[in-house]
Amino acid sequence: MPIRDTVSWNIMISGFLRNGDFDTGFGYFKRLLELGFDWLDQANFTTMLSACDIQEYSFVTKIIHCLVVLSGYEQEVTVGNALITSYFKCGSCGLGRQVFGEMRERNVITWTAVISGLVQNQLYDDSLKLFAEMRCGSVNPNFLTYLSSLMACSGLQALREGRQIHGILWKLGSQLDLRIESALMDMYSKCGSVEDAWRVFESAEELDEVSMTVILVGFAQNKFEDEAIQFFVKMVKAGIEIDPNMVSAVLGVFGVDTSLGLGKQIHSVIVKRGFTSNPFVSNGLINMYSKCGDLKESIKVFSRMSDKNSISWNTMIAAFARHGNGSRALELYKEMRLEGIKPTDVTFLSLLNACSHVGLVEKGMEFFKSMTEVHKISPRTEHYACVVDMLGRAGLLNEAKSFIEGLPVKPDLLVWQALLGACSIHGDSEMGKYAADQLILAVPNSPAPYILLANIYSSKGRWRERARTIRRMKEMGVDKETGISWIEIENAVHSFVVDDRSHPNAEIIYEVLAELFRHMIDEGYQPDKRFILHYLDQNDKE
DNA sequence: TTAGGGTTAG
Repeated sequence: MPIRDTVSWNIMISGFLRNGDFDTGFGYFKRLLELGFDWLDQANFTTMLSACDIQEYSFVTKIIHCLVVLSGYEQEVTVGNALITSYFKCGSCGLGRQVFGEMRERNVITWTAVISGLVQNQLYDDSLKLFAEMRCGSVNPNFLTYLSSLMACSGLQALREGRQIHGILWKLGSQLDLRIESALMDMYSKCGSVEDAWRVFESAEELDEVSMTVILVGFAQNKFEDEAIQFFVKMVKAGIEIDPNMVSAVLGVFGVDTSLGLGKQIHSVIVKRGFTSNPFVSNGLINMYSKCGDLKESIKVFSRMSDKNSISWNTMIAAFARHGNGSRALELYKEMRLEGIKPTDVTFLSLLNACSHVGLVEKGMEFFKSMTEVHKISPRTEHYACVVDMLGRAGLLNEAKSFIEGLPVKPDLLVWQALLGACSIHGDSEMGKYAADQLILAVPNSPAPYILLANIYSSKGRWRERARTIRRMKEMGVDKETGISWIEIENAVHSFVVDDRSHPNAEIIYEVLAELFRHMIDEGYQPDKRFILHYLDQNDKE
């Protein structure tokens, strides 16, 4: 069949592109070009650009942009919009904005493409600024614009701006789209307000797998672990269609306080539904078992995975480190490199952490060096804090201090916390005071530095300095909240504070405690008496 | 041509 018109060409090209056969699609585009520019129309360009949705196609996008200019279509609004979208999808944000800046005609899609493109590239602040600019102009936002702006608020944890958008939507008065409701819930929970998220959830007329995942993650990431698990269990019992996203979200809440048994039950749900091959689910399982103390099971899940990604490796490295097997963690890193998996910034956090806990300072410093020099990953303050922690734990407090002094950025509280922590392990009150002072400057309202410093003084028997530190804390109006512990017995929660005798069975409880303590001593337990805060003789300290 | 959710450290 002789191919005579542009539309036929375009249908053919888009057919191949849609089926993922980029080579053939591009091949036909090339043949079309050979026929001359007269054969091209704007649809050919938008079709080609729609295939440029991955980072590797950035260069292709630029070439198509050149062809657009050559054929005189650069002021067509649909072509401009497609260019903007492709540039942002390829990560070329600057070029995307440049196209936007040069467009004479801009419709709602133009604005929304930039606003959402900025969000996709984590430039949330710029995205909200543009949204504000758009609201001053003549083009009205549509629901996708609001959706993207809400996502920007989530990224920035900007509760005030998020509420404003919620207000605008409320004033518009129309029934909210479920996608908008999900974005609202996500915004509220990322901003730490699960209550607001829950209110939106309850007012939603219908729910789907995404909105349920959002509220589940909202619970999970705001320390409502029990609620998250209960919500998940309720969904399973109610026969609601569970998807892998929900499963990986709920796995994320498992930790030391959650029961391994419940985790195993969720594992069986995963097997029943056939989600075992989903990498998010498997990574979540590795992490769940590791955090709940079952390293063997973590290893099993890890070794069964056919396509391990960098997160799988990072999680497994961290698992070995958590279980005190630093050398195995480092071996695993070697295997990861042999498999050709690129390490990420988190890989190095896990490695530094592993080195820190097994005292491999030199090895750790090597990792830190190779991270920046070989892998070109720029360190975050978390990495600096890990290095300080590593040096500090090894007793190299002076090295830790000079490391901090040599940092290219202002050290943040994580760094000072690491130094102070190390000082308290090694009982260095001089440097401890220095670190605590820095920490107090950084976070004036936190009782932690005062308490840690006071504890260092106590361990040295320097009672006067200890008292001065506590006085200073009180003068600054900082209060230490009394630490409460609690235990759940047969669905009743019993909470208690230090030296608490208010419980009706206090007598019996303390008798049992004394009995347990005698057992511990018999088993060879050596109490750590350094941090007893008051002046007592050795026997009383026990 | 703009499109809501999930896993990794401490």
